Amino acid sequence: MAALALRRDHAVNAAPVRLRTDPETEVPGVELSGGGTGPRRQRLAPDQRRQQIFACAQRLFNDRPYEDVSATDIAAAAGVARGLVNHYFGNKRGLYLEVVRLNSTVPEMAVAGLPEGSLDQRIDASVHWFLEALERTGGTWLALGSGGMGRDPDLERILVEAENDSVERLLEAMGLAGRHTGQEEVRAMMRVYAQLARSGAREWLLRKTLTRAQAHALLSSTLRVIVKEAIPAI
Amino acid sequence: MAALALRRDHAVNAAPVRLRTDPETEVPGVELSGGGTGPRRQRLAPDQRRQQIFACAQRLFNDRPYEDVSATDIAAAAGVARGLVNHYFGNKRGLYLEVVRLNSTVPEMAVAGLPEGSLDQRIDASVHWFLEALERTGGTWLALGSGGMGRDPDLERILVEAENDSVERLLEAMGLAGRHTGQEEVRAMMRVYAQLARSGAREWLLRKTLTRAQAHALLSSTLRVIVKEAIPAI
DNA sequence: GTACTTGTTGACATACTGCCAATAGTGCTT
DNA sequence: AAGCACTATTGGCAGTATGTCAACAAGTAC
Repeated sequence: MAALALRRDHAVNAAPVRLRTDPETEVPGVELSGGGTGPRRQRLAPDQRRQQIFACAQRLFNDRPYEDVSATDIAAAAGVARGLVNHYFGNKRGLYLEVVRLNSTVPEMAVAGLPEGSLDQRIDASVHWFLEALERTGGTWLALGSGGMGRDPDLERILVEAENDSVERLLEAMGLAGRHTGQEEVRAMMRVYAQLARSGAREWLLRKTLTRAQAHALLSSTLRVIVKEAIPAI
Repeated sequence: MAALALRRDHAVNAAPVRLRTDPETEVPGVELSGGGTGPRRQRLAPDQRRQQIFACAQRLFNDRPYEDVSATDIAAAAGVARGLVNHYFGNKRGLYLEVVRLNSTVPEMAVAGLPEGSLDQRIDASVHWFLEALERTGGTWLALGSGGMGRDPDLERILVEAENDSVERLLEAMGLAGRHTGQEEVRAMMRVYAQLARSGAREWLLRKTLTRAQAHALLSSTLRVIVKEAIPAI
């Protein structure tokens, strides 16, 4: 298996048909040769090409489970050779993890605007804006937590990181950011609450078993009891 | 692209050595030929063989993510030809789903014993027994909720079914089983709580960021506020 | 126009899955 | 005990997906 002579007969392959399965998702700034008479190979700046492939992969991974999306599918969707996907993202898994990382960022949750008011008011406002942000961005973020078993360290780390980020913002909104006693426990409880919030939002937006008002009441009352009872008990 | 001839030289492969990677997990009742001089093929009753393969698959799927466990690995762990795995479970996915289904059953949570006492007492006892059952069975059940995106209908259905089951027991324990108004909403809220309970238990048992007492306080206080405030508001 | 840089391609080697005919344990019959 | 039927079990094949890499060519500088 050492240095075996690679037989290479490029020109003999059956299909120079160049059917060029057209790119379905193009990057904003890129003009993909309009008439069909353009150059066979469109040579883009690495950033643009990478972003284009990423966009296609994101769409495909949102529709179908990981293993049902082949690298060939992604390449075809981007109108590009399969090898290019590996060139930019190493392997299929790397591309997938990058998509998940982007999708797992908490939708803004503009905390900056609510430092005033009583605790109950801040809780209410936080829940309100959380639901608001979710309603705008649609359910792509919510679809995350439903995977199976089989601990995947990389994937888990990404999700935990995103969760910690949202917890940090939530602490800030609750005015608990400056605490020092039992920091770790407080954050743990907030992570737990984050799961409830995600699940509650899912019942409302995805499964539609709760009205928005009911979801709001559920999320705010539980957050209230956690902040007022469970956390002080630490 | 039709039937391109993949050059294949199977019979020339190096090892008919019959190294017989020994079965690592055996079924209780099965005596696997002790000396090494036993028959090359151990012929078992279908149920036993099936259970043995299942046990190996369960162990492997608990350690590594789905795609990192090949059917060859499972077969090797069971000391069996790879084809036999497909023979018993159809395909790798079927085996995986069966493992998930078993692992996702809620650990007993013996509800039968606590119909007496006030609501607060029942809540406290339920949480207590939930944590108790989890502590005994170890973290295999907890590892479930951490998967990625990519909605898999079958997998999701299994998890939802298990969740509904646990919700039903929880409703029974809370004395809410007989309700008729807003059944769907009550169940939805209980599903949301189930996510919180799972997450809280994970912080305690897996990540060890909460003490058992803290987890207990968190789970019971949130359950209390849901049953007493959010549900009556429906 | 020519040379150079590097984005892009296609093929190869490998791995894994589902499938199936052939093989060989195991119990039953004679 | 020998033969036989049943079927659990095996090994190999076909198809497909993946990662890698040398060659190709689009665009630019000269």
